[in-house]
Amino acid sequence: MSSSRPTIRDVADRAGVSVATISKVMNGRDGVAEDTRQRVKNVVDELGYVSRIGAQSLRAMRTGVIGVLVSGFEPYATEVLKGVAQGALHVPAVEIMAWSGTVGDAPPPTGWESRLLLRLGGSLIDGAIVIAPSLIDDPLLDLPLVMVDPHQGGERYPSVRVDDRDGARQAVDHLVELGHRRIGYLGGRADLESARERRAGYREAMSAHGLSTDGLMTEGDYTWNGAVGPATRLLHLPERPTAIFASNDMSALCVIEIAHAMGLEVPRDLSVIGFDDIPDANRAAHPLTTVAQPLTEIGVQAIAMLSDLLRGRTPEHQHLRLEAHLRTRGTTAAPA
Amino acid sequence: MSSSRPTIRDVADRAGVSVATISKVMNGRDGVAEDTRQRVKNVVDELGYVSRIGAQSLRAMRTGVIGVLVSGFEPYATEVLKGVAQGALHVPAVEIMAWSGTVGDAPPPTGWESRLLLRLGGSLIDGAIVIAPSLIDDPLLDLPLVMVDPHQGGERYPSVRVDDRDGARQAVDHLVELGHRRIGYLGGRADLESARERRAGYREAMSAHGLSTDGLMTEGDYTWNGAVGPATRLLHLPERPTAIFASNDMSALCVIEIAHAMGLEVPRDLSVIGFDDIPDANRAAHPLTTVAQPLTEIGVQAIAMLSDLLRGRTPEHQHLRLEAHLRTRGTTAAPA
DNA sequence: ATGAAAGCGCTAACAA
DNA sequence: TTGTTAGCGCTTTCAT
Repeated sequence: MSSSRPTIRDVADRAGVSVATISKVMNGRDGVAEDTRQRVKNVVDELGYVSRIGAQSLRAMRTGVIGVLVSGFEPYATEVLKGVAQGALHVPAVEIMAWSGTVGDAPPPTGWESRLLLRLGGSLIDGAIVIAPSLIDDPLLDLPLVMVDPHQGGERYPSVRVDDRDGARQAVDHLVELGHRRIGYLGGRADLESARERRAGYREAMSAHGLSTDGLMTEGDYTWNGAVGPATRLLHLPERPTAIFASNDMSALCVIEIAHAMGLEVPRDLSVIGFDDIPDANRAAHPLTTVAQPLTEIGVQAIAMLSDLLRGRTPEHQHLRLEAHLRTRGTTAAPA
Repeated sequence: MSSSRPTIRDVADRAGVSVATISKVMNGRDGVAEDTRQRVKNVVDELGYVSRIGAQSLRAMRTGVIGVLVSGFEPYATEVLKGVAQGALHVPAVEIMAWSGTVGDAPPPTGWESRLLLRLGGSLIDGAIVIAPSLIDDPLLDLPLVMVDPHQGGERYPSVRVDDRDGARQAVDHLVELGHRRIGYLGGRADLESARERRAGYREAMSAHGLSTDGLMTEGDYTWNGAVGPATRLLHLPERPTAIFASNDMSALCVIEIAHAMGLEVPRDLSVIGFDDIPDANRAAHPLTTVAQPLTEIGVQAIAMLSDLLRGRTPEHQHLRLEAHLRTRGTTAAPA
């Protein structure tokens, strides 16, 4: 019993067959006698043999693993991930592996996904799903790739997203129906299509209602920390808005906290509406009114598309756009 | 310009040198003329060449990346991860890569880490840090490994943890000082040392104060969902405890929510104390009183130990134990 | 300073 | 049904 990890050679020697036969058994190919197969399986168990992904991919040019890249493990990405995992059950012979390039507080360097994908592709993964990517204008990767919530100009890869513009419109309409007229906007990561679309949706809807947006638009980056500045600014405006539409839930929760710290009560003194419907939105002291994305469904669709790509088919829709739905909960009300 | 990803061969051909030279340049070996090195570098940039991890590790038996395995991306693991990332800056030539075996709601199958580690080790990673592992009694892996918050009997690998027993004692002492006598306990994942130690700490401290724990001890699993049952049970006890010590913050936050749903006010009607000090603990409507772990420091220490292991040194401490500190915030008060 | 050659562990034609 | 063989892309002696 060698101390080092067994190779296919060790298994072959021990089973008294050639390495080719072991390979066949390991990969479920046929052309192996049943008793040989059994004997090999026993030896494999006995030795605890596990094939090395590296060696495998080097030859087979595929690994049966797909990667999911996220810039950080925040709730939005995590929810989509769940959908991917769920959808993966319907894709035979695929393991999924999730990772994030950076884990600290610092925002990941632009283009980190390309570097990671380059190293991983052709070595470890057959394809990938990238959530809220920052890949911009980089070498076109020849790895099958699906983007969730792509950045602007990200049309080069198939994508799944929600109808952000329409969602934003729903948010504004809701607020206006309640009687609000000064509605502030807290934007998201400017390089993402979603942030631009939500912003555009807000402006369109405001203008459709004949309302001004002057001085009411601020920019965040979808993170809690990035929302602190703009939220504070909005709430200290000489004429404070009676409602704020935050472009995602994380920002909305931040707005609420800052409002509280200022002694404002939500929704009595300020209405707040978010976007996404992450689990925390429904768990907060004041359940957040928000525009819900079908997060799980997005994940399911993404892996379905990738699965098509993987077997050389063209996905039915190159750019899939799902519906957003308003969830009226406890943080919006008529203005005082 | 070939459409497929360039190999070391392509670079060599284009630069008019041998593959061996390319390899030397890529790995910073010397024995290459300065102008040759420059020429090679240019071609590398031009072609966008990136070496394939798989092929590399096959030959070199090392990859320069270390893995961090977590059972899920919950806040505790995420915070430790940050420390690891931070500590990695001091370890030359090491990239870190984080992943979780499962991403859905279902708990990962026992022993998933072993399987993953087996595939990854010797292929993709040189070593790994496993946070709150479930590896139990499996084939001893010959991969350099450091455990954070090891499971019971996990002494076979170096580990980093906090002084859980002492932390639990601090929690109980604090509650007793406030005047509580009926103190409920909501336990954590029973296979982890930390959960057993915190439990033991609670019992010891209670008994040191001459207090009974009869019917006051319940078991959760460190997750929100796993805390719902025990929390509900504790709060519906005929003689309701006036305080609950939850073995981690996630469970504590769940207790608070359930208490609220029952119309109880915290800390007026019920004191709650947690363990860990995850970011959410300080962000909640009622900032959570908790026993803080130095989460970042744990990560930093873990990678330092792994780094020693990687270069064949024996870490100074095989089992490092850091201090826990009480953070008195807004969820504990004297009983009514 | 550079290159030729051997081989890491594995899979896939092809031959037997 | 099985084994032989030729690499996959890379690093590393060892010659030159």
